[in-house]
Amino acid sequence: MSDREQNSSKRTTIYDLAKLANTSPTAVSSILNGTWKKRRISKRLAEEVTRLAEEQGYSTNIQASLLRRARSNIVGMIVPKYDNRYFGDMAERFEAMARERGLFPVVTCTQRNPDLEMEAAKELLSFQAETLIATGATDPDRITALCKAAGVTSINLDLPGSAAPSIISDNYAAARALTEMILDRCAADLGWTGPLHFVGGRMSDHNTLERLRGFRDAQTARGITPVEQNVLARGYSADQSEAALEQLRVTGPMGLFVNSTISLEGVMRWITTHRDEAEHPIRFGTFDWDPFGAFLPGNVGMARQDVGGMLAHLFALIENGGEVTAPILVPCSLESIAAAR
Amino acid sequence: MSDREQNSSKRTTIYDLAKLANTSPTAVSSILNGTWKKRRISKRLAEEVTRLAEEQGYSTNIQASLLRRARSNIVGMIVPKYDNRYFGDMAERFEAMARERGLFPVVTCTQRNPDLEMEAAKELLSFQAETLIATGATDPDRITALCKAAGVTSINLDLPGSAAPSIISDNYAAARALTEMILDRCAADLGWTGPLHFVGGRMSDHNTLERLRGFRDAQTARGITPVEQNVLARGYSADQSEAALEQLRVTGPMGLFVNSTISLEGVMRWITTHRDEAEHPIRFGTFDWDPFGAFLPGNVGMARQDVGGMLAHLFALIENGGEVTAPILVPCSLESIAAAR
DNA sequence: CTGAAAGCGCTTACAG
DNA sequence: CTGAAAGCGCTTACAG
Repeated sequence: MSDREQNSSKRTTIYDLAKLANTSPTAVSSILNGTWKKRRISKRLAEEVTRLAEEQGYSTNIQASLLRRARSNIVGMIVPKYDNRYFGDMAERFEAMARERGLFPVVTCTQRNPDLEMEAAKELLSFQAETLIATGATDPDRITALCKAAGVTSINLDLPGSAAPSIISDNYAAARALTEMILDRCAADLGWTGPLHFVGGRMSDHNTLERLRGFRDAQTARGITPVEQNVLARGYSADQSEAALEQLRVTGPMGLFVNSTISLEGVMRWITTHRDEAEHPIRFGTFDWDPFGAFLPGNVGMARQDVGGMLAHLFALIENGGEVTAPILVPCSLESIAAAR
Repeated sequence: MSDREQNSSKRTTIYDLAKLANTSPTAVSSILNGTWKKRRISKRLAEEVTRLAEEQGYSTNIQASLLRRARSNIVGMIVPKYDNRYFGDMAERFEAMARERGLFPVVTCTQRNPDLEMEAAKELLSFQAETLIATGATDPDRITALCKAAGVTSINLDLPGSAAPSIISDNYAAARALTEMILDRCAADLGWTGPLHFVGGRMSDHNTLERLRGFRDAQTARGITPVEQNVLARGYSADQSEAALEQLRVTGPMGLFVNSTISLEGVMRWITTHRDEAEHPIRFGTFDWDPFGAFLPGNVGMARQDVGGMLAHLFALIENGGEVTAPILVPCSLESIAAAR
């Protein structure tokens, strides 16, 4: 019994296949990667080798192949989470779109942990990624510096990052439109005119600052004076948002801008346990989309980032080698949720 | 200006580093991978090389390294989607747990597309994965066969698959408990006693069949005769579930077992557009958990799969080389949702 | 046309 | 102890 039948420590190589088919490794290689037609290899031999490869469970050792080739076609992506509709959708479509373009996607998830982010970035460079996409990273510029030192293109997705080209949602415009929608529904449903509250996100975060700017401007434009103490941007987690809301003592109607579906969980817990719709009605709008958002009582609308549009820009950027000057702004769409019947 | 300053086509190697530090590639290699202590290399040299590596943006070419080493430590995983709370959570925690164990996770997403599944499996074998995990695959046995031919261990996660060891949720027990919970709440809230409806999933699917068995047995045990026409398992998509429900003409109270949060979207759309709570009240329970599930009117409980527990079994299996006879059953938990106040 | 041989960037057994 | 050299499994320029 041969070694490889006995234990799996050794996989089949082109040399094994060449021996079995009584031909050269060169011929096997060219048959297996499709370049054999310009080599005048007989169709019979090509079929025989292909059959043998299948029978022996052969698969190209990609390490050896990549080591030899000039380009890897690997494009790496760092996302903070998969378990989140926005980033999950992003990662999923990124993989599909990369494959469509003959690129090789390698995605890894870093849980918003700065150390893990750097480790993952180094890992992807080790994998010979030709481009590295960072989205939702805590410190994009550090990743960019690492890539620059290695001579690798890096691109920021939905992150402003000063050092690398970036593609970001038009947070300001969408936040402004969402704020208007909340104000409209507060007026229509509750006969109440603000000022609104804002919950979720971080003041150190570019996206949060842009959304706050839209939140304030929309109110100011309607003659409402935004109240600074109404802004509760103490983190993205559901618990932090819930805790921040619990400290409020708002009686009567309330209008709320929820900055992320992560915070929305905390908001819903707070509403369910602390608010009574009859006495203290609330209307809110959410930045970011969730399929169940439309069925949550009180939710009047969701700003949805254009993941497909952002990725289209991303791959256009990759194709031209990451050359760009100003950040690319991608508009969001706004989904309005009808009042309950 | 040197080549690598001018363009990035060539990355720094240990040979470049050796030249710069005036030492041998062997020494650089041992310094960089930590085996230098048994080589009596001076601390001064070690620090100098480390500094140079950083300065030059060096990163180990993992392809070359893996090609030379005996083991890859790569463990591949195929998931159908990232944009789903269950699979997203699974993928995220799989990566974290693999890293904790010094393994190298490579996850890829195949959109429930059988061809993509096979392609991805081959890709992971090419990457020299030592173990391949399939979850939510449409054809696990084909993947197992591929792995077996290549001498690679494969494991099915939440899939029964006859050819490889599998770890599956105890769908029967959880479905039975969930059904009881729905019956209880129909009785308490609506004074109504069934029989219940079932929506979502596929009859060709092992998990769906097990859940249906629990669904039927729970009713039978209470003296309710399950109605076969009440079972609407025509696929997982939200649209299919919504369409199936639209064909129903149920008046009065209704109790519903929702098989997956994916179907739940369709259920919610149908309830919102076609049911009036006052005239046609509905109570439902959901198999699989979503953070917003608790806030959906009418949802009385969710069966939540124990992702952490399944993964713990998975890594135990990996460590003992995938040796196991019977499928490992992992219990689910049941989250009850209080009635709205 | 076709296959032997060089070489990708590492690691490690081994000669000195 | 220490570094030159072999070799991992491929691809491809090149000699015959």
